Amino acid sequence: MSPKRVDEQAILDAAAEEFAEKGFSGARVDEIAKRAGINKAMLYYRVGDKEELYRRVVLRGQQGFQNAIMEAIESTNTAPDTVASILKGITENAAENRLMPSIILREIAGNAKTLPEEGREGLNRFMNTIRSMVTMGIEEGTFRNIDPTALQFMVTGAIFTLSLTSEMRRELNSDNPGPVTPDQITESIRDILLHGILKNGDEK
Amino acid sequence: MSPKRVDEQAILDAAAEEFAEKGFSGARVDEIAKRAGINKAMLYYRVGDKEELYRRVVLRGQQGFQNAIMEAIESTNTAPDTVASILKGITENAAENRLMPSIILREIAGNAKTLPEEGREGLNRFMNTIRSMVTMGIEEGTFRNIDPTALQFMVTGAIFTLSLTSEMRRELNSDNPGPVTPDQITESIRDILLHGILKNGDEK
DNA sequence: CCTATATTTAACTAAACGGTTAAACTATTT
DNA sequence: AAATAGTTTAACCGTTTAGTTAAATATAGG
Repeated sequence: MSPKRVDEQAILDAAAEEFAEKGFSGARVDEIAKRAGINKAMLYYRVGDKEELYRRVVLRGQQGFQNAIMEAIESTNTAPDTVASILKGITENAAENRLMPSIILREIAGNAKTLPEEGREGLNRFMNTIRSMVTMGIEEGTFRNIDPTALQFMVTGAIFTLSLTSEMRRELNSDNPGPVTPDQITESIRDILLHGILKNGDEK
Repeated sequence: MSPKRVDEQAILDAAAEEFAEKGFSGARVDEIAKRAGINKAMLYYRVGDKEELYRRVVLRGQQGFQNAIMEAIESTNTAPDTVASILKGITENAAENRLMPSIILREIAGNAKTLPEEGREGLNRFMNTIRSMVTMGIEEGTFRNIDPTALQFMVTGAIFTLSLTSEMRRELNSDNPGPVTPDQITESIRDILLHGILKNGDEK
């Protein structure tokens, strides 16, 4: 009873690109339609207005992000392994879905004012997961008594900014760009985090 | 030969707020004028168009940022002290000038496409400064052979995201918000970075 | 105190934008 | 092949936006 439907995922892909590149205000609904190869009115028919489009993009991206972390946690036993695994999971997810770091960073910059409520809840769950994982490591005696929140933001902040600037760093300083591939990013962060930067255990 | 001039710094302050809150595209020129207590046409007379306004805001903020780092470096001798000092300098600068982290994070999210050329150069100088500082620490034997770029983005990424989310974290999870004051942020990052998270030096 | 000059603004403009609608189209069902 | 129901679009609308302009206002020098 109907002709071939427009692929809804393709619409969200186009929207994600536009939102990632230009932010919510900068994104143009006409441009999203153009990227998706359809008419603007089609967007409203299939998905909804600009806000709904954004909501769907954020939620879809967050889902993938969360799945990656959950898998990373479940596949390991010890706390250090879990940290390394989460690191790898987030970095790879950020590389596959290059658009989400950009969207999340913009949300942070704008005090998450445009972040849908479900996204906020997901963020909270994510933070609690990390916290309990670190607390476990502290309790089992593998970790020092570090601040879990600080660790979490060091990890995500570093991964997102390193991933997003990898191209820029190659252009700006081609012979010394720092870590650019997902593996290089994972390894350089893991190295600093797990070993710490000082050569001799203590410094105080 | 003239009535009381409009304070140009006040215009840039207003512009910085608007750009930080809503990004370049989201910022409204009328709103900037309103915040500065003047008419929109005055902006064009005193500073220039929206792009020029943005350019001036970015350059001014970057200047303060850079000064803070230079002071931090010059006031210390050993590499670990310098790292701690830079950490403190950036965090305090981010707290005083709460708007710049937001603007910088948005630039990173958008591949620095709206970043003025001078800003790009400043960024490059900043990265080289950090790199040489870390290299010094490695050569003098205080640091392990870490990746300077990774360290830099761990530090800035963590500081910016922690600073920008401090309010949100208090609202979202008031009894466990993590580090919120500049001192708490500095200390929690310093603790993880300098000591590393593992209790026993090695883990491999 | 008047004139030249710098400053300020209300009102305007053209373009861009998000969103709507009514009509056209397509394919399945009967 | 006519009816039906889902799909697609061109054209349009009202609003918002960055940017301009011409006229008004305020200040300092002569």
